[in-house]
Amino acid sequence: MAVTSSSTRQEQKERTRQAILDAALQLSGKVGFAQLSLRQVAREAGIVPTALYRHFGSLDDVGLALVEESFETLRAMIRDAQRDPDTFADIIESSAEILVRVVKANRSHFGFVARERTSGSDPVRQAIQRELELFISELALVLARLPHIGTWSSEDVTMASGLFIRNMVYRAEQVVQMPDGRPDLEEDIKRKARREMRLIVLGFEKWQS
Amino acid sequence: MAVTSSSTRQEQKERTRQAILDAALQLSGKVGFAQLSLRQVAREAGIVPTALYRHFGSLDDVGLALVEESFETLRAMIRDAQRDPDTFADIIESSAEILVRVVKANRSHFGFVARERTSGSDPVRQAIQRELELFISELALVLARLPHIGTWSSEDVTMASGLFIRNMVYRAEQVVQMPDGRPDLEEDIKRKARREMRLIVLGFEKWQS
DNA sequence: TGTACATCAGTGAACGCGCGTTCACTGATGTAC
DNA sequence: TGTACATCAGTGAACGCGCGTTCACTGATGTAC
Repeated sequence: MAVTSSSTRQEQKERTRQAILDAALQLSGKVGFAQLSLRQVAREAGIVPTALYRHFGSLDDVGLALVEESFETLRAMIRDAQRDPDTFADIIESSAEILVRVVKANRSHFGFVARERTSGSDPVRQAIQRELELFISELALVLARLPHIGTWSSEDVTMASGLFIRNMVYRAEQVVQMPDGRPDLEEDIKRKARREMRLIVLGFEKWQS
Repeated sequence: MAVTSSSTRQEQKERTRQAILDAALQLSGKVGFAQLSLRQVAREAGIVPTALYRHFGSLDDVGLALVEESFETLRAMIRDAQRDPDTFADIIESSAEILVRVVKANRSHFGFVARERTSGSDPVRQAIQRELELFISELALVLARLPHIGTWSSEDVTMASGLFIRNMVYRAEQVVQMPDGRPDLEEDIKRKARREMRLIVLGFEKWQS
């Protein structure tokens, strides 16, 4: 056995599984998930290549697990953002803050989603696109509860949600690529994100009046 | 010699170079450029692996050449779109048409840019991001000539241009992924693109009034 | 026009390497009594 | 509590394969005279 700490078999297995996910996530930050090899991931996780098969049927399955893990993070963010969003202005002010904070704290997950969204292996890419659509629908539900927006058609609300989220994904990509210790860049991204959201909101207000 | 048609050496060399680019572009549509091997590309191009070195120093150089080729296509599109855009409404109407038409006619180039933008090898990704920024600036120049927008700050115009182009890139991704012979999907994408552009324009109109 | 030589795009053998996957195994953890 | 057996996460050797790159080569095209 590689590790012989005092723990149940189940606990140890779960720990190895997580080590594989962490290793794949970290390595894919440098080179893109689709270019990883099973042996690289195993090496980084501290196990022998064949042991990976005890946890995942293939590297693609590791990728799919990472998609789930990443969207858990995103969903936590949306829950955070909707804590008390009574007006668009509130949403904008808090969203920009939350976006930068959460993305910074979960760079790898956001980077993974942004990168593999267009380029991952087929199953991984499809899983991400499905999750993103779902995510847009969820935000649309939150938006629909706002006073001003309550009478819109659901297609309109979904369009609004989509514009917000796609712009968010774009700015998140920038935060992910941001070098450390550059609060000026961070402020710049926040400012731009706020301006863009404000402009989109202006469009909303005129949309059906 | 692989090919012995009646032509000068220079012509034949150029033809092989283009065959390599075409092969790489076509193959990368299925699997992502970063996952291609030099041998695959050479095989598809109808030459022996080593012959590729007569034209490119590495596969990355092939990728960079494809970036240039692709942005040539995009620039042709913008020239087309700006033929006589006197108002925002004109832009929107013609843009949606041009977008779908040009993207359909150049699927591989758009797919390449969309895919490799976030995921290509480092030099390829950076080249694409640089070209996209340039492209946004170019569109900003076109927009700045419109009557209504003439007095905006250049940062505002660039924001407008960025929102348009990023939304365009997103919808272009969808056109690229569209299965053949589905005019209904095509109409739907056009309609959504038009709605989104219209909404952004509404924001513009209110932005500084 | 004809000849002798230079150029150079494309060839094909060879190399060492990391890959995914198979298989029989080991030995600590878990369970039945 | 102690013993005997079952389970199964992780091991390590082995396989055939496609990879990027090197190298000396071939022979058609190009050029000098």
